[in-house]
Amino acid sequence: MRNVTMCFTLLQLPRFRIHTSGNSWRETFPILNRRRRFTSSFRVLGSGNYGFEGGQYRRYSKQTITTKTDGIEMEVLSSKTNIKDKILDETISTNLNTYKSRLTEVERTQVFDMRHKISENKELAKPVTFIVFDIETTGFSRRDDRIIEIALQDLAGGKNSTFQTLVNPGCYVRNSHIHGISNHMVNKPNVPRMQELIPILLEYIKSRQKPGGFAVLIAHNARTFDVPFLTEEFSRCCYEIPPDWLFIDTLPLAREAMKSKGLNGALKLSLQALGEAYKIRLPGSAHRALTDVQKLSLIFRNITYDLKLPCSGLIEKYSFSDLELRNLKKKKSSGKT
DNA sequence: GGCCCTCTTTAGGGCCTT
Repeated sequence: MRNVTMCFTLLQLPRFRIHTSGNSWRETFPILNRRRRFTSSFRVLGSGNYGFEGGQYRRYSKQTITTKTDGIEMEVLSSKTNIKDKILDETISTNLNTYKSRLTEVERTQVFDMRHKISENKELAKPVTFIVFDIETTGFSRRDDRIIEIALQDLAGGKNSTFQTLVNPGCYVRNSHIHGISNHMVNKPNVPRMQELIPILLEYIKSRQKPGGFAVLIAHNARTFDVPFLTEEFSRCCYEIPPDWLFIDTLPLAREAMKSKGLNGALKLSLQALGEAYKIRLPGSAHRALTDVQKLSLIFRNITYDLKLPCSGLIEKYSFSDLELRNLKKKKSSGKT
């Protein structure tokens, strides 16, 4: 079987202010150690402990390897005691069964019900996990282009709060001048394809969620670009976006924030412009997924502070599901015909 | 492609994402 080497960059960051009960629950991320298909590597800033909540901790030893994807020597954690494949296979098959099957109407309805309940009871917003994400792609067309890099950051911070990997698009990368990701960096067998990455992604986000809680994925221009692109990739791989995922687009949030400052129309709303407006300077290349995620995380914190938005307000006013987007698109399409 | 703004709404230009 094909051996795939991946680089998951895990950074330890301060807890985010609007997340009131973050870090209260974490489970391990066993799928990353699945030996049969993936050899995963990690970069962790922090201690070498990572494990189950409830006392079932597994100690990892540090070792240094060179990743095959970027050639940068980095510290990694490797488990001395591997998790049994039996458990891993059960975890994986459960997720595949859950997300590959068509969502039931009950599951779809739960998304809307949950948001209404949050509007009535703000306490229900507490178990929500806010995750900023960004994708780099081969272009703007979700039909013709493909994802080549994805990064996520759980705003609750803590161990393993950041996830980043290159993605093999299976097609030529013609816009390397934008992000610096070249064809030879991603079009090779040791970089995972979306089909292989989606179960890992699902498991990672699940590992960050709290029991019964929603994951709220945040991106800049999410409504028009990131979410439709991600949905299209999921669909191509016969997956659906889980019903307990909601999305927030920071573009309208930024517009509101600028209005509140009396800068309506006076300021551009690109990630770069917002970074400059909030005086955010980070090392790393712009248009790389992880750099943009880290920048957006700080911008998002500033925007929510400016707008004085609590979790419940964010969810009520600004969140949407992929189903709502698709229904809106269908409605518009039918309106045109 | 979708959203916002305006020199608008029976429209069109600009911005945002790679």
